[in-house]
This record gives sequence, structure tokens and C-alpha cells, in this order.
Amino acid sequence: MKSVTIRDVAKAAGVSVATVSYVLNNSGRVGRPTRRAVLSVVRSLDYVANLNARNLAKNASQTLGMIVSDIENPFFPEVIKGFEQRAREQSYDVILSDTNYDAAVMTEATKRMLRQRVRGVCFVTSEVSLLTIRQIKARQTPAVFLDVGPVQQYISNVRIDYALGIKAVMDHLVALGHRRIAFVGARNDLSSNAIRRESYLQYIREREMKVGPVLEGNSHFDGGLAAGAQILQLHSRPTAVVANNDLSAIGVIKALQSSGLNVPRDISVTGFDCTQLAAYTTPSLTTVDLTRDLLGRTAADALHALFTSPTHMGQEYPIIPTLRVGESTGSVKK
Amino acid sequence: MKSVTIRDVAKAAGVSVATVSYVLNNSGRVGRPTRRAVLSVVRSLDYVANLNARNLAKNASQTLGMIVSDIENPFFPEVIKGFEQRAREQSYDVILSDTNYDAAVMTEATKRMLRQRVRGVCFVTSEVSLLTIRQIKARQTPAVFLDVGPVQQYISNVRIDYALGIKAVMDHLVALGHRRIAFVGARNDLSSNAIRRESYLQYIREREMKVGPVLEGNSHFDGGLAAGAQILQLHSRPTAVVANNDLSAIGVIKALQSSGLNVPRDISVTGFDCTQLAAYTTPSLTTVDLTRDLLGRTAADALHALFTSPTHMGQEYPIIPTLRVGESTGSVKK
DNA sequence: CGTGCGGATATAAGCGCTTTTATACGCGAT
DNA sequence: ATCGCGTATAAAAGCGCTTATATCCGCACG
Repeated sequence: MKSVTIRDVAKAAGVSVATVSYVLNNSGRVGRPTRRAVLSVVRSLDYVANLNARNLAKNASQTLGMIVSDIENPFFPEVIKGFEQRAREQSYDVILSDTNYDAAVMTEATKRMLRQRVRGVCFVTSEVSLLTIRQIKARQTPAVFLDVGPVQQYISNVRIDYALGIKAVMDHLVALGHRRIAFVGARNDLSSNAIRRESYLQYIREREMKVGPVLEGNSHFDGGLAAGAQILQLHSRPTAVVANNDLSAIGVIKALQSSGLNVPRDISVTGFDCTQLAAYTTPSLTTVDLTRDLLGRTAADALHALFTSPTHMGQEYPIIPTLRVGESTGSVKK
Repeated sequence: MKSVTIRDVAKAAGVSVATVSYVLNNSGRVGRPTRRAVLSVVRSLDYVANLNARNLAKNASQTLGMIVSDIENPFFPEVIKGFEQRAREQSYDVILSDTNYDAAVMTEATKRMLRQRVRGVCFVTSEVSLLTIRQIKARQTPAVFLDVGPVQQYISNVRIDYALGIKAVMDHLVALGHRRIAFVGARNDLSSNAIRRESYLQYIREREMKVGPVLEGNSHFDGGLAAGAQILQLHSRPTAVVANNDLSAIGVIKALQSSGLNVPRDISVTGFDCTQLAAYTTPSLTTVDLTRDLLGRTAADALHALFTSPTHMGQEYPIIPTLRVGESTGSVKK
């Protein structure tokens, strides 16, 4: 484990460590011949800079932290990729942590990031606690949150306009002639689910439509399955079901199909999030694209903006979702 | 961004920095009263240790690197989680990087890990290059690879027994009466796909069965779709299709279904990998569980073993897959 | 021929921690 | 009282880098 240090490089190149450092940091101070000599030694010695030392000396890192709830949930990977790519484009490194929806784990993860002295952190989780915010603010580490939390100094926010997404789905269904539209959501849950449900209710109210049954669907496949089973029991069945996410929708569809119903002929179902799953199912899903990739990129940009702004004041970044029409919705049966 | 340092803590607690450091590192050298006093100051000052400084001083980190091909591919997240969990249990941190199947990105990612002075790296990718191995060996950083590459000093290997997985699927199908079994794979591709195909062929040969058509399926949904379309064209259609992964299988099924065939009544289809998708589709997939979670955990253990072994000699860790029977396979039609 | 100047390189002082080594102190044995 | 010893704490030397400052050198100029 004997490391090649900058000193070894300096010695081999017959220059001082300062010169090597200047070369490595592209300060224009070093003359071309020296520069080339140094670089060639760096290569021949397989020198790998020690980031710990560099960050310590600079008292600054080029690393961004990202904390997500659950990389197994198909919502996250694309966000992560967008973030990572954009970060790389701005030549930041990214370190990632997964909280497993657990606030304690989240606190730990945040602490790790702070110990690492990341330049900033992006939280794509709903289990954000006040403690987390306190930690962040105490160290004045810039942060970006998704959906939740306030905008303030050092803290920006990327906010998805869920209401618009729900509206798009509802408009689509109404245009297809649906009037009795059920909703499958997750009850006293994460804020974004609350917003979806609320948006649905509001849409109904504004148009003085009848509120289709609102069912409990926990945002997972099994929740959808259960909700689907409930729908089958209803004596006056809705002609369409709006699920709060793709997984729920797939569960609902599966339940309906296994009792012989055809989607969308007998009943239309919509998802939300536009995960990969949406394309793979039969029928493919009509869903709402949250442009997760863009979301990740925006978050990275937001962080960068926070670093470079003189006041370090946060901002809000709205994300506008779009409807993706698939095979799971159709005209209401006559 | 003014940091609270160990010196501030020492001053506030009226002790020396050495004492604070001893407290923080749980060396038993510090007496109880002092210890408590220090800890209380740490808390009240919101002191967060600087890992860069610590790692530099210790010339060792507690961070493991993990490099994967593509977190959007449902194969990876579970592996990552298993790895991360086990790592955490052994009190390592994990930093993750995604190569996007790109060898150049992979090289960069590896370099980043080395710069960070990770304690060890786990590669869950197929685009491993000799260059990567060189980098790793040059710094004598312990590494674990999945499937590919040699076992040697500082390098262990977690190897999935794909042949066994294919055998399980084939046995299952044969038991259901199938004799004409097609294979959908990816041609001159990653080694693991080659192994799957080879295992299929060998199975057929050993039992002197007829080789069902072997189709090109690129391991993605669209590849499966295309392969499915081809199968429909065959004048003597196979009674079962073995796909090299779940995504392919789902594509095949989708293609078959859209031309009115029923799976499994008209034709059985199997996947491979047992991704979440397998449960969500209609019909749910008969597939092979690679126990990805275990795989990740094993990799973390392998790394740990590499650190602690006096010789640092690598080992091979076999992973035994298991068959998961779903709804996509059935008895051959009379 | 001395002077001043600017570009190239070197010196050295940290960055925040760990850890070896030193010091201080109390206490029982001599 | 003296010594030795073990325990608790402090002093100080790095870890590998960056960067402010110093030094050197060649050259145009008066």
C-alpha cells in the first residue's frame, strides 16, 4: 500500500513539490517544458493524487452528496443518473446513499456526507427531518430538496407540479368520456401522495363531478392489487381508475385482469411517474412523465447555483410533468 | 463554512486535542469523567469530524467503492443494497459509481475511487478492462469482481453459476413436457450471456434434444419484442421459449400476446434474473433468482476478507441461483 | 556595469486529524 | 522519605497536499 506521493513525483522530475502541484492544478505558472516533464513523470510513476490531502489543504471538495429513499424503487435510478451526469459535466464527483425510507438511516447518511465535507447535498427523499435540516444548516452546506421543505439560505427546492400531472390525466380520461373515476392512493403518507390525492379531489370538485371511490393503495404493487380487488366488489363500478403511481396501477390492472376484465375495454387505468415498467406491461400504461432525468439535472444545477451565488440564497425550481398516453386507457364503453 | 475543529472542542473542554482524538476513536486511554466532558462538548458544538483529515492522518479509509454498469437496469439496485447493508454492518461507508456500460467512464470511475483512497472496490460490471485491473493492482487496492476476471492477490471473485440456472429452467420445462425449446439471447456480448447461451446448448446436446431456434435478443425489451415476432413467423413453432433475462422474456411475451397467443397456454416463456418486473407482469414470470441481495452481501464480505487476510490472496465465491416458478410456464398443449 | 523587473521555480507554513512519545501524578512498596 | 510503576493527559511530529511568499535568473535599460 506504499503510495506514490507528490514528493516522489517532484524528486523524479527534479522539481519542487509546489511545481508539481501547480502543474496538477493547471495554474498557468509553470513553463511548458517543466510542465511536460512533470506530467510524463506522473504517468510513468502511476501517480494518483490523494483527494483526502487535497481536500484538506484546499478546505473544499468537488464532491456532491445525493441521498435517496430507495434505489430499488424505479422512481429513483433515473433521477440519480440525471444528477450524476450533470454533476460530472460540471466536474463534481457524486457520492450516493440510500436511506431505505428510514429516518434514522437518513440522519446517519447525512452525517456521513458532512464528515466527507461534500460541497453540497441533494435529498430525494420524503423522510426529511428537522434534524437533517439542522445538521445541514449548522455546517452551512448547500442543499437541494425535492418537493418538501422550505427555500432559504443555502437551501433550494425542486418542486414537481403534481397537480398539473393529475389534471392532465383527468382531462385525458374526461375527453375519453369517463365521468365515474376512482382514485387509488396512499393515505396519510408522504406529502407528494397527499398532493396527488388532493389534486384529484379538487379536480372533481371544480367540475362538480361525482367523487369516484377513493381507495387505499400504499403505492406498491400489493396495494394496487388490493385496491383492484375492492373495485371489483363495487356494485357501481367506475369506468376509470387513476392510480397514484405506476406500481399501484399495475397492481390494479393485474387484479382486474385476473378476474377476467379487459383493460382498457372494460375499464381504463392510469399510472403516475412513467417508470420503465409502464412500457413493459400489457397493456402498456397511460401515465404521467415526471421527467426524472431532467429533475436530477435540475437538482445538480440548483446546487451549483447555490455555490456560486454570492448570497447563497435558495430558489425554487418547478418541474412540469407531461402526460404519456399508453394502451391502458380507452373510450368509455357505451 | 467555518468548521468546528478538534482544536475548538479541545479548548472548550479544557483538554488537549490528543485527548479529544482518543475519545473520538474509543481508545480506552481516556478516563470516564474526561471522556464524558469531551463528548458533551462535541455535542454542544455540533462537531463533525473531518474525514479527509482523518483518512490522511491514518493513511487508511473505511470507505468501499462500488462500480456498477447501470443502476437503471433492475439487476443492479438489489445488489447494491445488499452490498451497502453488509458494508454498513461492518461499518464501512460505500461510494457508488455508474459506468453506463462505457469503458472510458469506468476507467474514470476507478480513478476517482483510487483518488478517494477507498479501502477496496467492488466491480459489478462487464466492461472491465485490463487497464482497470492494472490501475487496481498498481495501488494494491483490494477488489472484487463479479463473474469476470481472474482470482489473484488482492482480487477475489463472486461467480454466479449460470449453467445451474439454465439447467433449472430447462429441467422445469422438460418436466412440463416441452421438447421443442427456443432460446433468446444476446450474441457476442458480455460473458454471462455467452455462458447462458452455451449452457442452453449444452443441455440440449447432452439430452440429444433438438436445438430449438436460437434467436438474437439483446437483453432488452425491444430485443425480446423482435425475437417474439420472429417466433411467430416460424412454421414449426417451439412450445417454450427460454429468454436470457427477464426483460427479454417480457418482450417476447408482449409480442406473442399482441398477436393473440396466450402465455402459457399456447406457449411457455421463462425469464432469468428474477427482477421485480417478474412479479408485476401478466402472467408473472417463471424465472431464475440470482439472489442478488446475497450476491451484494457476499461481495462485501469478500472485500472484508481480502483486507483481513494476511496474504491478501483472493478467493472465488460461488453463487447458486434458484428457480422461481411463475405463471408464464405450463404443461405443453396436447 | 549596476539596477530593476518579470517570469519560473522553491521554500515553508499550514489544513485537521492521529499517534508516538513525553510528562505529570498518585500510590504502594521499600 | 525514595523509588518505581501504572494511569491519565499533553506535546509534537507527521499524513500528502495547496498556496502565500520568497528566491533566483536572465534581460532590457539607464
